[in-house]
Amino acid sequence: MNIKAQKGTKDILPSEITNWQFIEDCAKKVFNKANFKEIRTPIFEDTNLFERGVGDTTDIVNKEMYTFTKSDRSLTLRPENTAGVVRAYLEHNFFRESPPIKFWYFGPMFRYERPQAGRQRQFHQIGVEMFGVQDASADVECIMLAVEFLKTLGLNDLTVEINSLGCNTCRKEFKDELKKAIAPFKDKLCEDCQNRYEKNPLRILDCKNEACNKLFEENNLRNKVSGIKLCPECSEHYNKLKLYLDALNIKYIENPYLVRGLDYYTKTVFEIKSNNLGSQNAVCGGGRYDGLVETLGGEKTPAVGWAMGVERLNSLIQPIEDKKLDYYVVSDNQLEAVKLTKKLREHGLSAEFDYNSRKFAKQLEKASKIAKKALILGEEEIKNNFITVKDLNTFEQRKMNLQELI
RNA sequence: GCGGGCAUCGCCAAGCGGUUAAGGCCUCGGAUUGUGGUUCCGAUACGCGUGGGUUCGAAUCCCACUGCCCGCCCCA
Repeated sequence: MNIKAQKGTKDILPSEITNWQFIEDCAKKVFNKANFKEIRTPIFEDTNLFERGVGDTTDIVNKEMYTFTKSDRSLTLRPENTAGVVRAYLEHNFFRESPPIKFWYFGPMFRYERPQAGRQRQFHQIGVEMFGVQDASADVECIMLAVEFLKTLGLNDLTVEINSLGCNTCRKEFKDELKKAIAPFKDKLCEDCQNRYEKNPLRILDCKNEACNKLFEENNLRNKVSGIKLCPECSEHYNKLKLYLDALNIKYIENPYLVRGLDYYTKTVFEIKSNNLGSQNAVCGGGRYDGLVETLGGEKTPAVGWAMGVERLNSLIQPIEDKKLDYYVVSDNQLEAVKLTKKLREHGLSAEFDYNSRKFAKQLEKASKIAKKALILGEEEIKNNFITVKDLNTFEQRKMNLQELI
């Protein structure tokens, strides 16, 4: 048998689990302070949820989903979690509660893509979703929370990029304008862009194809359509966001070409990028999605959220060393060693003993690697009812009784 | 889906056609029969991703396959 972990999947080993726990602990701490509640939704959902929620023009839905059929149901391993959280929000009538409703989550996501640095087929996201607030204060709350979380993780060298995609009305106008501007050289664009032209012209601006970008330049596209012309309401929303960010001293770059690949975004979109990752440099991406709840069958509900890639976060933080045990019991009397170990653990101390009752030199060698202190329990100690405590850093040794120890 | 790179012990790694495939780390045992940071000794690949081929002879050359990594696309 030679079965290996599947392409794009990874075992998270004991040696790296401390980092993961650290990230999760920070998330818990930061999000609780802001009154976000943790939610855990299923790992697979009805395929329709993602087709409608994420959008059938997106790459995620078109070519990256793990979809299978069971009992005539089409099911899909979640490629992201916003749609799932919205589904749960509706299914459990959270809209009946007084807004805002604020969730956070942490869990594995699945996308069938070619793995590379910072990208796996099974990866983990931490995210937040916030429902019921129309004001830009919610956008700010989310961005602020992301920045605070990253700071708690010890990550500072990051750039926040923002943009506004407008609402459906101003976006429609922009799309038309964009299509008109592109029409003359449309046929020369890459295949992807030709498809985007009809389905989702906004994404053309985001094209990484050199030939396309050259065409944009030749035709002066970026001057002709400098960005979405926001309607007064969207414009005010965006300005308010910037005002808040300035007031909070959160530095950001306005990137008019930040479009994002999921269909549900409206108004605010943002990304947080690092210079210390490979080419997959976004650690956080999110925005407002005022239309999604309605798309999935609820009342029109304003909402904002973001997600972070945990593997990418992890690659930015220093490896954290395993904590050492409080005690390692060194003894040639296994019975006494187990009994002592049990007592220590009952008192909340971490401890282990030598299962093979090897010679003291070996036991101490092991002890010095995995524990802070060794408890020596030899013939003499047992006879006279004391324990020799040895500090494995300083080599200091002294006699103690059990009561002093625990 | 399209490019590029790499595959030798648990880990790092030498080897570039010719006897028994260096070395380091880790692990285990011993010197030290009840005391670990140093030192010394010993053990651990009949095997060089898999399958073919070339050759008197291949880890070393050729072909195919597989796996991993990196990049494009897209995204976290």
